[in-house]
Amino acid sequence: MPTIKEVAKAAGVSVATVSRVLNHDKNVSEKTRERVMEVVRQVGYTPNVLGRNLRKKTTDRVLVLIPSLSNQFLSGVIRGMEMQAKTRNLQVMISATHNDVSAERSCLELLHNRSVDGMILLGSVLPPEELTQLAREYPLVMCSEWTEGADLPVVGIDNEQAGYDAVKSLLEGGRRRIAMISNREVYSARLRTKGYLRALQEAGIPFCPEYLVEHYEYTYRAGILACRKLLKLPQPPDAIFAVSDELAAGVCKELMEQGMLPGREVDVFGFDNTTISKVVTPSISTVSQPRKKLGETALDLLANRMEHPESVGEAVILPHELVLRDSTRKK
Amino acid sequence: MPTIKEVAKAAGVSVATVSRVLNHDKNVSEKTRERVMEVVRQVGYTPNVLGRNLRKKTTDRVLVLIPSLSNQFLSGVIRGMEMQAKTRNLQVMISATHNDVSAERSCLELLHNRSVDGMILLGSVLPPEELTQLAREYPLVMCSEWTEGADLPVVGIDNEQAGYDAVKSLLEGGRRRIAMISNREVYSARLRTKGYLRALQEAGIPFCPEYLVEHYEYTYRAGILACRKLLKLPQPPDAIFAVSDELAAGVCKELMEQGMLPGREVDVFGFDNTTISKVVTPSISTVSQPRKKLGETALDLLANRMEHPESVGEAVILPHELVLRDSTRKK
DNA sequence: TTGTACGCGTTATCAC
DNA sequence: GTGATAACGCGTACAA
Repeated sequence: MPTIKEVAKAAGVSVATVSRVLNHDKNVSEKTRERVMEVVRQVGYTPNVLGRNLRKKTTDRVLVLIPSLSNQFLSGVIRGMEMQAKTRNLQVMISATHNDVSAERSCLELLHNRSVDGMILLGSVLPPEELTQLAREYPLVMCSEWTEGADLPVVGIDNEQAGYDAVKSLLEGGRRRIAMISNREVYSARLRTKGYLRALQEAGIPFCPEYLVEHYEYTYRAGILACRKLLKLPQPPDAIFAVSDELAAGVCKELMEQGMLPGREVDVFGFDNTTISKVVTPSISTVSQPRKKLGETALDLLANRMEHPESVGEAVILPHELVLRDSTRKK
Repeated sequence: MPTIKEVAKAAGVSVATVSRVLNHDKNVSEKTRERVMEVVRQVGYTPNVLGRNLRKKTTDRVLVLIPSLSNQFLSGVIRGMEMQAKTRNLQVMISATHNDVSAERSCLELLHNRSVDGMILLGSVLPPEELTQLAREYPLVMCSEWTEGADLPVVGIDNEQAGYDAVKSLLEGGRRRIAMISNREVYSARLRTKGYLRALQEAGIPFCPEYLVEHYEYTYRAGILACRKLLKLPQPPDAIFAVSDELAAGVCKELMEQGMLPGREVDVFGFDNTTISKVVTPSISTVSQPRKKLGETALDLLANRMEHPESVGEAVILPHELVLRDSTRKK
């Protein structure tokens, strides 16, 4: 493993000159530049980032914290970040927290000990005050899922409006007894629930508490269980809006298990437009978020923050879309 | 951001002593240890890893290269790695290559410039010679998917046997016209194809080239297309074995589209036991790999390599299992 | 245009 | 048990 010193000796120049060549400093003659580059190629020299980082106090590396890999939607978001990072010469790395508080904290440590220059959280299980405080000290932004009351730069969609739009579409299909599978622990889910309630109210439909089930994870299995519960009601719903496609897929499965066809007896609406919503039979209507754009924007916000640490937190809201498929009736 | 020097001054000791305390060196009196720790807590000091890394020439960080996030199966493998990494005080980070040669190369650069101590590849698009060479210079192992002819430590299952087992199970269900959707570019898929051929031969069934389609990606859409093609044959197959669950799910969808029920008219077999294989109706029989164990083993192999760089490449083969569901007839 | 010399924050090797 | 001090590899004032 050659060092800058060895390259300098071989090229007959000082380390300063080699450094200048490598950093495209204009104060170096074409002749010596070529001579140095020749040696660099010959010995296969690459600057040792450990030395460089220490000197520059920067790593040009950002970390993306993801609650769970194997999330179709978030994986698209990350691709957006990677694209944007390339144009800024930043290295994107990913760590999974599995919604574990101590795992997330130990990742955030990497900010404090300068292992990475900044971080993007695709959700968090930490309290808002802690996030606010961290964001004050380090470049930190949240993307697509964020924490209520945390004061830092965020980018996402208007979840309240998205919930409203989904329910509105069900209403337009003629459904009246609309249930929702949500999650009280997740801010975006709470907002979607708010939109659900607004749409009902606007349509003059009284809210029925039994139709709102809020203690479920975002899994296929949970969708089955929630659906089963809803169908046991004396007056079962004629439409079910779930805050994730996996949940919605579970709902569809259970409906069919009980002899009902999604889109005929009962409408089903999902969220995120992931593969599963296209794949199952019948296909599931869902809310689509602009994944790539979400990721790109998050990285831009972060880069801004890294350049101007004192800049204020901003919230960027991107547009969403409804994708209507076979699990809902057309109007 | 306090440095070791400031801590030393505040505690009235030398930086050497502070360093000793922080690194649990026994040559330090209980009294000074406590005094130093007190200051450390007070000022919230954390060692700057940039300085430490430079001095120790090590980052205690390993990188996992994943072709695509949102791979259910690989995400399980990574969890295994994370668990094992924690016991060894290693930080696991992840980067996605999207099967792009230059993206993969630029990640492997991180090995050369000492950004990370070692790397685990969950598949690669580089030629075997290049991988062999890299593994000679740096700690590098492959996991679950590996490259034919590349000489480095690997861990995976016996793909040939797995292919054989799956087809054998179809044969035992009474199927005779068994097709396979594979991929000539992927080593594990080639091995599974080999197993497919061996099972047919053993059963005395002549190989029908039209039944082997090999130019498809591992996607749902590709499964639909491949199935459509197979059903157009004058003598369509009565069973289809695909090298991924997504492919198999696409196959099922198309079968139903054409009025056939998987498990009745045509058997379908997938690979990896991912969520989709359980989720779709009917559920899909598949081959299950020991994800967590694969990840743990890969990290062990890598750690070995980091401790003994001269050690020879080894190949670890882990057992697989068949998971029989509704898409195949019981015998 | 180029070279010298220092410092980045830490650990390790000496002395004491 | 503790303290100076020299590395680690690099970038950059400053001098030439």
